Amino acid sequence: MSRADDDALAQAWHDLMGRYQRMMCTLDRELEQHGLNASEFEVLQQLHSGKACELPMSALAEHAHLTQSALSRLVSRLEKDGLITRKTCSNDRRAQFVALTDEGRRRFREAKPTQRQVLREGAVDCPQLAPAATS
Amino acid sequence: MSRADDDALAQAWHDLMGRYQRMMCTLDRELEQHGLNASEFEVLQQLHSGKACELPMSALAEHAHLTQSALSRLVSRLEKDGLITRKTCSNDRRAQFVALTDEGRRRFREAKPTQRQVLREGAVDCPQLAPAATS
DNA sequence: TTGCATTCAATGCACAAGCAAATAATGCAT
DNA sequence: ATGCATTATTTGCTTGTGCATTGAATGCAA
Repeated sequence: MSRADDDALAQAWHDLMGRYQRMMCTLDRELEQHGLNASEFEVLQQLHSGKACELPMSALAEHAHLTQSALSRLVSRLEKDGLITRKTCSNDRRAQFVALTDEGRRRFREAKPTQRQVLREGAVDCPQLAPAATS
Repeated sequence: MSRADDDALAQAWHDLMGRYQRMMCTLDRELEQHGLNASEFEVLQQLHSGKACELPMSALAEHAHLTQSALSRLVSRLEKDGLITRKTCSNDRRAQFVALTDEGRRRFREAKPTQRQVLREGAVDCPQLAPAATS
């Protein structure tokens, strides 16, 4: 791969950084009115969409693109807010099961349209998201 | 736009988050051996590639996808590290001109192959970057 | 000139993140 | 049963970020 290709790749990465940061920032700012940030929303979404309304931390970690320590604290925050509950697994007492509370479900449903709208607006100048949006 | 499209968009965004975070994380980890993080690298790159080796903060801010305050601190860090110098503009003493030092130029050249390699490796499973990479 | 709105940058503050170490529960080998 | 490596999660610590505020320099109007 040539240096020119490398530079093009660097440019593409640079652009992606910009679009991502802008989107993430907008998302955080808009979701704030629901008392959530983008990562917290993703976790609630995972819990909400799952057939099982109850997931182990490990499953959430995989989904949230966070380190396990960041996820642990995120879950603590949501728990303190009353949006989810932690329950120690009876089979393996190291593991924790996380479940949405009614309030959590309510909050997610409330925030979802906001998130979707930000995505739609942002997707306009974000080719990375366009393909999926135009399907 | 239908709810199904919205959900597809949300999925695309979710995937993008994952790829971005992974790439960013790897980049930060690998660049650490050069005493830089991804944002700092981007700023050095901007200074290095510019014809003028001297840019106002405002120009850097535009490029770095950071808030002005984050950029201010980033520049402070690089200055403390001796990679750049700040110089008050003589025409408008509010503005600061930032320039690479020799050490900064050296450091950037040293870090660049590392960054490019991470990008190449990451681009493999990151369709967002592929188009530019295959041009 | 004086006053005032504007602009550029720096700073106080709070917070979320990563890394590394600690804690705790398991499972397995002896 | 005992010791030990492994796995799941939490916690201490440091750092980079955003937002809001402040400080400083500028330009313009009266």
